[in-house]
Amino acid sequence: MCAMTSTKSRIATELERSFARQGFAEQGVEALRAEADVSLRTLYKHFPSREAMIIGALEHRDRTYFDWLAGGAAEGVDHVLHPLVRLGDWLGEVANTGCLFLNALAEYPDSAAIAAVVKDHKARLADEFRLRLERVAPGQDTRDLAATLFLLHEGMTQAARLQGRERATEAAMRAARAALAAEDIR
Amino acid sequence: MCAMTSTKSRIATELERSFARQGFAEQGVEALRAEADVSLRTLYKHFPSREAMIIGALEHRDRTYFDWLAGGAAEGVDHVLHPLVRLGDWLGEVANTGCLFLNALAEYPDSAAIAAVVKDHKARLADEFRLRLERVAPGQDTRDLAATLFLLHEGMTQAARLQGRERATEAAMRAARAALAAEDIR
DNA sequence: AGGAAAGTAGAGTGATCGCTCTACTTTCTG
DNA sequence: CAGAAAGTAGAGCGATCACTCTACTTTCCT
Repeated sequence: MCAMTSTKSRIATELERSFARQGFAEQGVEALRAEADVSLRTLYKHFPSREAMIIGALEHRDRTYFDWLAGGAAEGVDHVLHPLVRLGDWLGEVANTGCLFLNALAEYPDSAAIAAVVKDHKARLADEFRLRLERVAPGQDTRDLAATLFLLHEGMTQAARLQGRERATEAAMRAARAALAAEDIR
Repeated sequence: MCAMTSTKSRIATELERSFARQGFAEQGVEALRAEADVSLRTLYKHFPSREAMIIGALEHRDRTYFDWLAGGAAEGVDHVLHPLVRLGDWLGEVANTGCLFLNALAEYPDSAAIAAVVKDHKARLADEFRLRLERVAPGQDTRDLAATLFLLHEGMTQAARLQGRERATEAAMRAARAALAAEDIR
């Protein structure tokens, strides 16, 4: 049972990496199988369809990314800005092909299962900014600020592909600081 | 000759709409043919491969979008913010499935031809902000601000899919105004 | 030790894919 | 009006796809 769990998790890791590197469209099941280095039967045992493989990869990235965001720590305003800093580091670590969730949503707009995973992930991500703002400015209405920070997070992911990680990170940080300053959070 | 051009353009319009609505992966050539309401032979005459159809759709959207951005007018700071306003209106007009260019880039990361079209489009879009800033604040170094506005443009497109058009537009406008104010452009 | 569970290798299947081709009709132009 | 150019309809082709199945081996847990 323990072996089963670890095998599934290991396959999910490879699925996530494969999809992140090569996109969803260009990857057939056989290519995914080879990347995960398992038999076709085992692959289908854990992920009974190609769509399940996509969802498995997304769920794995969901865990990976929130774990990553939780790393490190900062105080004061930097506590709010920290997710953007962590995103900047993340973009340096992994192959940057944009947001895996939005890419999946774009490719399979008719899949309710995929849409649900994406919406859930993004909702919790937006909430992350709410929680951090609430800690730094308790009681204050920070909904607009949270929406802005979330938008900067999404924009930074995409802009990094087009203008480079450093440039995008700096732009997002500057905009975030300006938005916080405008609301007297410093 | 005139008929040929208009047929090709009409097909490109339908290709763009199809890809925008259903994504790239779920659309086979036969589905595209049906949408454009032409024979398979004619479709392949104008776009000799599926990749050419994708590129044709992107080029068509490139023209459509820049034409759209050129619409309307504003003065002072609003001249700089205008593309974001126009994007907000655009997102209300078309089916919002994110940025067609970034979606294509995500699905076909190995296609140099697609990557070239995307990079070119985004470079000219980034330049649009530079030009507008140059007009409002002549001589000033506005590279950082342009990068920020471009990032907000990209973020707004994505965030609109997840949090709604109005919310995303307002967040982007607030952030843009704060960034401009921080650089004393008003 | 022994049986269940989980793994491997890889051939096979029907469906679908991108694309070509034949045969014919319509539309524009000199 | 004649010929070229551009269109339609749709069968057919080889390749590839997602997925299944058979036959066998290894690993884990009493």
